[in-house]
Amino acid sequence: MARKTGSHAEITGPKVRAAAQKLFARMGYAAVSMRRIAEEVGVQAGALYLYTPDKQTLLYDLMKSHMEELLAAWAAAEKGGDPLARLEAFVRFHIRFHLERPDAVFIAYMELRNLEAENFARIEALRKAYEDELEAILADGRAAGLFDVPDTKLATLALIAMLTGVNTWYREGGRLSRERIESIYLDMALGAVGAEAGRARAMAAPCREAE
Amino acid sequence: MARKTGSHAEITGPKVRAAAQKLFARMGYAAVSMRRIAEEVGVQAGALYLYTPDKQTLLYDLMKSHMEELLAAWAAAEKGGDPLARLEAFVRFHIRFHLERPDAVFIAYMELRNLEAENFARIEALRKAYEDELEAILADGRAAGLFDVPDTKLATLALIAMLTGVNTWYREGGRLSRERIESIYLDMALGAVGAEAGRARAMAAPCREAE
DNA sequence: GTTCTATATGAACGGGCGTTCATTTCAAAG
DNA sequence: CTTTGAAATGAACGCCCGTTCATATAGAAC
Repeated sequence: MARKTGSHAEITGPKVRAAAQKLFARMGYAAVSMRRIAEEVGVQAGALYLYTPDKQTLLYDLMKSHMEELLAAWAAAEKGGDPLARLEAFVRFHIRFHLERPDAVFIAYMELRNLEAENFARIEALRKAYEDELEAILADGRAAGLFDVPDTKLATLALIAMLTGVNTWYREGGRLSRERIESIYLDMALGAVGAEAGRARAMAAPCREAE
Repeated sequence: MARKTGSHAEITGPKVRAAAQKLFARMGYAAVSMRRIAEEVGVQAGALYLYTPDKQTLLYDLMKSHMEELLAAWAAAEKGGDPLARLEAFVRFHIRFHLERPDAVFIAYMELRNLEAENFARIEALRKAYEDELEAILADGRAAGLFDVPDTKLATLALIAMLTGVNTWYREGGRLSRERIESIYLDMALGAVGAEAGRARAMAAPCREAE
């Protein structure tokens, strides 16, 4: 019926999703009408219902895909190593992944309250799973005496908030390269969890004066 | 005509603002109708226009008041002292101030895109002014050799994102007291900017093994 | 007791909303 | 060719939107 890469095909599922993602990110779910999405696709409003059962599902699918991609990408990227190396990998991965899909990230953070209850619960579970990945690294690092974190849950949330914050100000072609941004945030993240050995600082003197 | 603490008075300006703030925070500006706000106040929709020229102004006033209160409160709270003491004051102030007004904070972060262009610019200017307060502390601290921040602007945005993140998970009566949360975040903030002397860690050994 | 005025009502305005559906279109299969 | 059936239209559904305005209400001032 729908959903197949059909014969007539050109305007198919992916197009509707792409249009919805772009518009939801720019104007917000509640402020975007199905007619506006249809216009973006180049179609009349009724035709959208060949590709999605309703507007809510459109939002939910975007958020679900994003979170699943995030988890899959991290699972694929994760390298072994000590907690410090894993933390570095996580920080760089998180920033890179999020900077590559600003629209999806924006929607995932801003439109949670427009999800119906069950959909909200499902997305939250995925988010929790991602947070758990970082928390495990921090817990391992603390157990190994590498990190100084009084509360791994708090540190997890603090780090993720800090890292995701990059998306609010980063603009393509800005003053700093992504690589440079990653490195600066990595240093801050390491400092925040007390992983001082990991910081590449030219700090000889402060050692004795500390305390 | 309106706006005066009139005789009949009970349902006046502040009530409309309070109702709008509560509803905007819970459901989002675009998803809240004037009729819903009126219902919250206990009045018919038309009566709202005695207290606000339109819905947009209602949103703008809420955000403007919030940002002005924030700046005023910080100006009143700021104590002199070295950059380290000022950073501690800022961190504690920020968390405390934001945890005390979750609805206003939520609106200030989520509804920016629903502001008309000029209103958006005015709010952004206020936000910038607040960020500048923190950046000045970081710049002074770096100049004094107390902080290790390669880029004060980035560090400012990273810290504010981290601190404001508390609002996304804090719930009244949770596992940790506000004071404890403040202290943990303070330690992370100090670590992030390389203000190691400020951390109350029992760390003697790592000094030599660093690098 | 009359006037005044701030406060509120409730109907109405034009318009947009999400969604449905009978109908049309048209490339491919027979 | 004819038939098929997925793809798309466009009109229609009932409903809610922000805002306006003529009208009503009722306490304060005189």
